[in-house]
Amino acid sequence: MTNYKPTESELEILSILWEFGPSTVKFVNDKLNEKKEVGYTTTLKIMQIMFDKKLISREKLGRSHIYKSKIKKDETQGILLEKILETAFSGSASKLIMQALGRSKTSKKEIEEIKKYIEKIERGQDGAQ
Amino acid sequence: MTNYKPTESELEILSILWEFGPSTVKFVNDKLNEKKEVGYTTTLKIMQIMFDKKLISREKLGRSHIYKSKIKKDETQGILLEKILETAFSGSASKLIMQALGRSKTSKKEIEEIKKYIEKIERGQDGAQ
DNA sequence: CTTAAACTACGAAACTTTTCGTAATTTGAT
DNA sequence: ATCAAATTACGAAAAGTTTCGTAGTTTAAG
Repeated sequence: MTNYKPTESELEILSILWEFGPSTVKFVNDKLNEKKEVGYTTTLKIMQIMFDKKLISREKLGRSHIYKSKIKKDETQGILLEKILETAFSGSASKLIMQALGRSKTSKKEIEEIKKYIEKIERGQDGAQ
Repeated sequence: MTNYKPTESELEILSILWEFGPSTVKFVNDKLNEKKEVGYTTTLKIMQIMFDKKLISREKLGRSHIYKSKIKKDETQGILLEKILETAFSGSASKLIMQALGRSKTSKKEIEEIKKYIEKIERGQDGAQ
């Protein structure tokens, strides 16, 4: 189950759980609806499927369930990046990174963070070759 | 039609067209089969669908067609990154970049490229390429 | 000109994911 | 204890994507 790539809808739900922590279906559905219209039972159904797939766990509270992500944000991000890296960037991380740098309005602060991170990599164990 | 996010299969085909230039179905199918088994008519069908969607154009040569991507690699990469950025990285490009740097065995040469690119951005004009 | 091989066209099945309606259940409030 | 509102359960339709078989067309080669 590690290495599972969530579907689009699943990912949207996971994002909310990652950002806001354990939540009810109602809360998740409200959040989703800030971006686009989604029916309540649609969200419920997908969360039930995710529960069956063990992507999320739940706990009963009052008459509702509180759902919680069982998979880690970092791992999932990694899986998604890996996938996109292979299929769209022929495995070249630098191309991906430059695309990301180029197209986003990355703030100076963010760029500083990235530079620091690179320095850290260069000092420590460096990459292949 | 700009901002179209290709399906998984479509993307695999586009990658081949981007890498090798205009190609026949046979060529594309052979390339695909280097990674996983795919039937010839499956590839054909998907390319026909892509043609209908105007993702690719074609030209008759002998008894076959030569297909060519109509959408740009950079743009498509951008669309895919944008999507993943929104859904998995809550819009933070720096987080995405650090994840990418962190998890890949990025070579020194690649890191140098990235550093140069960052310096270029810092000097002034951002915007890609 | 004939024909076998190479290709294309295309419907339909098989899957996967999302959406939705309806019924059943639970519980907080009276 | 009752019941309306909140919530869950779940089947099935709808939508999207991939796979495949078969039939039809085209053309290179004799």
